[in-house]
Amino acid sequence: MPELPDLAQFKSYIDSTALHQVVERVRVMDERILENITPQQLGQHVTGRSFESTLRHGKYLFAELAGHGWLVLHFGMTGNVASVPADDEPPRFARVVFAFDNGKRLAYLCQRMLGKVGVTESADRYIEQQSQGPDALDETMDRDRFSERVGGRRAAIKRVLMDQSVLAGIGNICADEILFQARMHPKTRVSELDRETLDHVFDTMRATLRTLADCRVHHKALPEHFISDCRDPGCECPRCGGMLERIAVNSRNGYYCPNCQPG
DNA sequence: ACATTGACCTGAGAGC
DNA sequence: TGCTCTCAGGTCAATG
Repeated sequence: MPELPDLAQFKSYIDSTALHQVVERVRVMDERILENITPQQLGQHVTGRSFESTLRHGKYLFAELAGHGWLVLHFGMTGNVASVPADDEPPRFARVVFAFDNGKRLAYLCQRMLGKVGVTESADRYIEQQSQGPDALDETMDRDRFSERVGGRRAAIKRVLMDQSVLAGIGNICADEILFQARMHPKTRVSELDRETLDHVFDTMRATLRTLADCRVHHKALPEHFISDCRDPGCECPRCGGMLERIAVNSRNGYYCPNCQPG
């Protein structure tokens, strides 16, 4: 699940449920999820402090421990967050549970254990160390910067859009949606695109990611002409009604409309 | 530079 | 019911 729009939802969820409350206890249910830190150290870092703000960069979420660095959350393929009602057992797949002094609890879930939980002194430095490019919705990103980072490469456009060191936040589903909206075949070589076309991809990427994030955050259905919910062989194109095709790019399966996204 | 593959992990769902 | 197989929205390292 977790790509940029999902992370936007997690951020919104944490902002409305877990800020400005003192953490009384941290329970680590499976310490393999921890990155370079023991459960004891995580407890020492967080206990007695509160999350003051959150920061999303690509597929990473940071929660600020005022004056004491940041909690780092990465969600892998199956990560999620959830409030745990009083008296309830944490849900299945809960790996770390933060209990606040007001009785509320926040659980980090990760079924497949491909995510990670850690702490860092500086979110900016952490992002750099992880070789993350600028966030795909970063306000300082514009057509020029996009064209600089993306343009000229020989690889397929879908692969480049999904490269977190080029732009952070886009995964398999978002890439399919952006390219569907841009009416571009996923295997199009970036080096074949002129500046005008790159600008079109950039504009489409921004608008599409904003819509996807808005729908996630506000629990709205996607617009009818979106393809993200059509991920089965034999699905119809929401624009032309033709059959979608499955195609592997970068050994990830995706869907596209051969009619609307000609090669 | 770019593409491909397997590994990390676990569980859901399909098919027998 | 239970077994086996395939697949899954992420990322990394190794290899061609």
